[in-house]
Amino acid sequence: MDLVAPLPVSLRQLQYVVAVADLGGFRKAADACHVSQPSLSAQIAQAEAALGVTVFERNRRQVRVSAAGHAIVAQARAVLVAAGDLVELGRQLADPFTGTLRIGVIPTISPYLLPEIAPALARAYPRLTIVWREDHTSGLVRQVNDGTLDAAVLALEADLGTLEHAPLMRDPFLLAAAPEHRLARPTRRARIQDLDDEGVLLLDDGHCFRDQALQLCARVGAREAGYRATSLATLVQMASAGRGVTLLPSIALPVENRRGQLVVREFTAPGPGRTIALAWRRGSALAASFTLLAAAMKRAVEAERPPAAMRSLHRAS
Amino acid sequence: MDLVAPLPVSLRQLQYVVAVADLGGFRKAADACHVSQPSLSAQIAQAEAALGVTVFERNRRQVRVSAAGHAIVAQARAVLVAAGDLVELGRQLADPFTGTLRIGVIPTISPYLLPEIAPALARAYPRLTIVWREDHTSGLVRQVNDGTLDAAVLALEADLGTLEHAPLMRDPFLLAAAPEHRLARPTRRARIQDLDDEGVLLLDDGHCFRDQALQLCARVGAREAGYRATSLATLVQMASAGRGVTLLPSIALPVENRRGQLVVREFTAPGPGRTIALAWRRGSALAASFTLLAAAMKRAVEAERPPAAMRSLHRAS
DNA sequence: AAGGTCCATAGGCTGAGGCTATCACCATGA
DNA sequence: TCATGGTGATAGCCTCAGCCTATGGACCTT
Repeated sequence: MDLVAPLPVSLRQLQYVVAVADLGGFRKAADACHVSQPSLSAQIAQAEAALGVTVFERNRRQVRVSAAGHAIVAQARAVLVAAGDLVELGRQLADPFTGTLRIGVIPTISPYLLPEIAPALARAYPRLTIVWREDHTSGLVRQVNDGTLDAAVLALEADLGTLEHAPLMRDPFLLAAAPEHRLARPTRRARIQDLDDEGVLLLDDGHCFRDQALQLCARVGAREAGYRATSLATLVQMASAGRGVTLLPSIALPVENRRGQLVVREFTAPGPGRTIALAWRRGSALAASFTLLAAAMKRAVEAERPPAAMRSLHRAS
Repeated sequence: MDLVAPLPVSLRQLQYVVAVADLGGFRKAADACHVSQPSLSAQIAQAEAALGVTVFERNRRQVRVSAAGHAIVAQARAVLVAAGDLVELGRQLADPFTGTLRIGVIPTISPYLLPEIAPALARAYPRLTIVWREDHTSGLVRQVNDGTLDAAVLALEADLGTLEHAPLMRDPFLLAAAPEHRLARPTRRARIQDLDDEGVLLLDDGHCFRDQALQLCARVGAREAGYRATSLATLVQMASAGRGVTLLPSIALPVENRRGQLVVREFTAPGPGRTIALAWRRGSALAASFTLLAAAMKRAVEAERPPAAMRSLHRAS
């Protein structure tokens, strides 16, 4: 706590501790850390002695994290995340927007937004490499928190925990149905009450879009129809096969309804929708960079968006 | 960010960086860290090279933190705080409630609460040493955040930033006036409106109790009377000298009004007051310990409080 | 000009932390 | 039953990171 008193553990020791906890073995951890197993053993033993806590139970045939060890490992991870941020911060300060960022995206955004913003970002920051990784909100939030990801693009309406964020765009939800469906009245805006007593097609568990749509259905008397779709493309297929009505995020339209299979209607204002945002670990040293990055993303979106959305909506009508 | 990639900086280097930034010189920092100045110079140079950032401008006669350096120093401090927490966590796990905790207290709580809870804590945790430090809320919050303090006892109504907390007790405010004062009507409860158009004696700037009382005065037509008191004791002196009416926290009564100089009246429910709490850094590894400590404090308070408060209130009436 | 202060540099020493080789243990399968 | 292949711990050696002292060069104060 006194910032000048020598600390009895080193960052490398903490890395070893976390590696053993994650990989469940000294040998595997040693390989991952590119050191010999005895070196790692020695450092672990030293860290345990310094902390006064037996982090690992080496009984029997396996290595288990002790009760007290779990707290130690968690805190060690926090230290390493902070240290990793420091290094990344240095990189950014030394040479802004160079290097690699790992950014997560949820599946109901990724295929529609990335083709637009990725090229624009590549133009804006030619020396920055972005590695995109697709996962559900809960997985992304966890990975951002433990430093596996640097940031994530997701919907603000989902539970982001304590992440910090900057909004990128509003993405209204639309009512979509096969042309034969009684709700397929392209000339008029839809109301949420129209869903009353309808069978609504929804996505699989885990998708935040499913949760939002479900909440909406709960507000009126709508029920979930048939099987759950694993993607918006499947959802569109099912809807156009007449299996029910569904909701679609606007950004998905130009891709998923490009052949106009479904009749798509906007809702009367204020209609349902989500706010797509870039989110990162609260207090991340890179907050300033992420804010700039989000601004660039927003510009890219706004340069492409409104015409595209409109065009497709009209074609569908 | 990859938790197994070797980190190019060491905790010791970060300590040196922070020490130089805090003390404004290599020599002083070296002394504080108990190393020779060349050793420290070398480590600083190495850290700067590893991070790719010139943290310190060594031109002219003085050492200045560069623009980019400020961000680096802040993040380095965050890493060291996390590492310090890890060590402290180990200590606690190895031997719960042993060692030293540094806890801050605001001046309008300290003299009244500590004499009650400090002995009780010493009994409950004989091997735990608590070092109490008195300061205003803003200073305490800053020190808790940068790791100079482990926790603080203060009023929840003040701005605690992101600190986590556990409530200890409710501390209602009371109306106090010299017996000659027109508001000195001991038999009846007071209303906030009674302060309308009164001159109310307040504490000095910086005290959160002043801010709370000021807000209260703003709700009615009360104005601040005369000079500002530097302590509740002074406030009581001024009030008993007939310089105006004042507010007092209940916990201060047994001490400050022990001779019954002032007539003290409770407010009608729901009266003004504050919630006294133990607060610590959000996400501190010691959160579990602080929760237990707060519970012990609360028990100590409740064992002493209600009878004492009542006794004195009656004596004053 | 002298002296004092600052930080940087030079060169030497020591131990922290790396390595390989090996041990002790315990499963599993021949 | 015993070899085999897995675990982590131990022993002994070696190298270099990081410490030290001594000194240099730049600047301010006296």
